[in-house]
Amino acid sequence: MGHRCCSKQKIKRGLWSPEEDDKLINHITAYGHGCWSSVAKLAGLQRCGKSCRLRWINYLRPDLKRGSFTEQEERTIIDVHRILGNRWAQIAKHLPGRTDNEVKNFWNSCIKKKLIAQGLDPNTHNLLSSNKTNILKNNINASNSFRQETPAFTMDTSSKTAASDLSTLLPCINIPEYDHNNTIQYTSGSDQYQNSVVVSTQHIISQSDLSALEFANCSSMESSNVMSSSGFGTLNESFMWDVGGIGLPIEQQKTGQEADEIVMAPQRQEQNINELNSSNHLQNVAEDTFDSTSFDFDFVDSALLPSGVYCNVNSMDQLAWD
DNA sequence: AATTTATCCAACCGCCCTTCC
DNA sequence: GGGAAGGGCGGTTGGATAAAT
Repeated sequence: MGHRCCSKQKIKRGLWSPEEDDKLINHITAYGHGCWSSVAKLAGLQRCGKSCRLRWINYLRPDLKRGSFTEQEERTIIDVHRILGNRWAQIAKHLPGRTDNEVKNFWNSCIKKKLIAQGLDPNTHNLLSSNKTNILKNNINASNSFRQETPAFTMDTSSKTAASDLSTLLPCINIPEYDHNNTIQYTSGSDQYQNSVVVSTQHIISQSDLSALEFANCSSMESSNVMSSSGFGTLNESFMWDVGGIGLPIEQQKTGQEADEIVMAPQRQEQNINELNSSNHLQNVAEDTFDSTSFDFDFVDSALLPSGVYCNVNSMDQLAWD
């Protein structure tokens, strides 16, 4: 069954030949596309309007970015997908030069598998049920022995690369030198990083000690604030990502505009950091005390992950980006 | 070298929405 | 107001290619 718009016409289907591409490019360059159904006729193509539109948008448009996706693009896709779900056109708007089709294909062929391998459900971005069970079990044990070390995410700084990245990053994000047994083990200055930077998942299982680590910006913590693996939201008591309301009734989910604002946050933060670097503010910032109201986890996560910093919830598979 | 299997991705399908008459 | 046509979008298919056997 063909398209309604062309079911009565004799049209060609399948792959486009270079000659057809030339015809379409020449026509649109000269006259614009206007009404797509007339483009085919005017350009001398035996194609339907939809096919021409698709070919132009997905392949022939001059502003298209070719080549493989960057790590930053991949992260953006995951972040926006967590908020918007399979709204590929909306997601593609955050990636200049990429099409919805390209994003969709990349998701299905690459990201999806990666998330599954990390024990995450690609649809909900939550832990797969088997992993969830294990973690719940582990956290029950953890709660029995109060303050038992159960890292929510462990920043592995054992490698030189990661350590050097952290050495530039951590002063910027202004993490305090907490030391309550279950705290961030970080001290400023070169060569003083511990092998791992640990934040306890006690906050996942209990909200009794939230004051110890006032994560994130919210003053009233309705859920334990454990940063998402790639940028946005928090992990609630049910191990569900609480960010855009995926899984909630549609009216509670983020709108495209709200998602835009969220997605731009780490970019703005990164820009701020660049400004800080260039204006020699780094040292001053490092010496400041921790201010939870200005602490932006979106940035932390988006900046840490490419440096080989892993999210680790006890027995949970490392949320690593290869 | 030949065949099978897996992967990627361009293109199609069909539904929904908007616009026009 | 209602039907037709066109555009937009997400899901799916199938051909081309690469990798494995």
